[in-house]
Amino acid sequence: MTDIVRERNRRGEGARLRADILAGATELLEQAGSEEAVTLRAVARQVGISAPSIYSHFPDREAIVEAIVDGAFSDFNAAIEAAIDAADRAGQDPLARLRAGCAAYLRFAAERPNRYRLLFERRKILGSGQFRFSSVRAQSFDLLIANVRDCVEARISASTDPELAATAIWAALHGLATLHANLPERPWPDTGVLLDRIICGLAQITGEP
Amino acid sequence: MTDIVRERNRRGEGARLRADILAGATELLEQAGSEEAVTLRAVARQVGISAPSIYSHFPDREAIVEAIVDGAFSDFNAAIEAAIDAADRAGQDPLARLRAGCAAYLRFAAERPNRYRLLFERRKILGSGQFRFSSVRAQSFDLLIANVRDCVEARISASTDPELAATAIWAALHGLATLHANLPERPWPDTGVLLDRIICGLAQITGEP
DNA sequence: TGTACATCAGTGAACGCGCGTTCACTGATGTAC
DNA sequence: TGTACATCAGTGAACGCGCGTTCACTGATGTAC
Repeated sequence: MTDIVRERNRRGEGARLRADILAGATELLEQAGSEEAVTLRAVARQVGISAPSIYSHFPDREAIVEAIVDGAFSDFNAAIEAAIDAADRAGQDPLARLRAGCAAYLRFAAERPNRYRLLFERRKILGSGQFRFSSVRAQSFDLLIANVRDCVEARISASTDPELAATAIWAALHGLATLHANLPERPWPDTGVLLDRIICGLAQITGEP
Repeated sequence: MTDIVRERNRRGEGARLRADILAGATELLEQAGSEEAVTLRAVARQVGISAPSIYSHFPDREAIVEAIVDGAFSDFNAAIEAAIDAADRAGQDPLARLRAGCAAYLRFAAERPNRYRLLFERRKILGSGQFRFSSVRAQSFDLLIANVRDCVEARISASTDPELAATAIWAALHGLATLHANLPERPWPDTGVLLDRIICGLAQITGEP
């Protein structure tokens, strides 16, 4: 066993265990590959505590998975925003910014496939509506629409419906990301070339070679 | 309980149970929504037999899921081929045939979301390579490439790389299908309009309005 | 036509497993006096 | 400074559950003579 030896937190620092549990659960998910692998007992083993200790910090198993998803969305949005901001600071045109954002999307999915999967493939539907597509979860999509709009305004894109174009691009990115992850043994065209085809084709880029 | 009363098969007809098990398992998957729901005991309850009876026809649980996937691929390929053939018999042009095939793809995914999911989202990788992307599993993709090629030859498409275009279209269809299924509460643009944007944009249709 | 028997299509009970969760507890740490 | 005590951060044992799988079996069905 790879049981971790863990020092007990000092008084007042009990909340640190919450972060440790979340980190362990996230690592477990990323390694094991599916949400089902995130069991209370497996998380406890990963963190080096007993299973019941988790109940001080999470009401049940579902809450841990929820917390992982929230963290994954934060990281995902941050990665895309960072890429777009970097392109912005480098003075690049709207098309280059759009491309940078889309490339960051695919990079996140390629580097953290299992966390990416969790973002849009959660099947469970809770009655309370917690799983509705909340604003934080739509954040990257809103950025995508804004970038397509910028391309339209700069007359780089001939699209008359940026939201439709953004939806089509999102679908293509998501499809590409999941197919890549699920069928890695297939020969795939170069991601950069494919991405250009997707952006130019779906956002109706006028100066297309 | 909704236990089904089942008559014992007559001698020599034992193989009928195999078909019943497969049908029950498929129905269970489609209703319950995930592969994990296909347990031996659940399948047995669905079919109205005892769990050990399954072992006469399938070596283990995994074999049942495999058989479901094989059946799903058959149905999937057949649905797409039928749509293309129908368009062909109606004397439609290559673009209309391509569109008919893509529409059939999305229709299959919308009507049997859980079986569709199983097609390309199987994560398990067996050492023996049984899960490699075999020819039967690539069949619909090959049809897609052929249809794009037809469009290029008919000078409807300006694509210089039909395989790349087909891959991009596949990704967009797959992304659209899974996002639709996983985020049904979101407002989605009309599928027909979106499909036109995807096909025209990615296959570089020249006569695009 | 009757009957003994082999075969076939299943069944019921049981196994060990890992799971989520509950419960009573322990022992170190800080604090009031 | 010493000490009794409350609090905090956990633990260990146990529960009931559904699971995949194994095993010895049963009883109806067809067949050989």
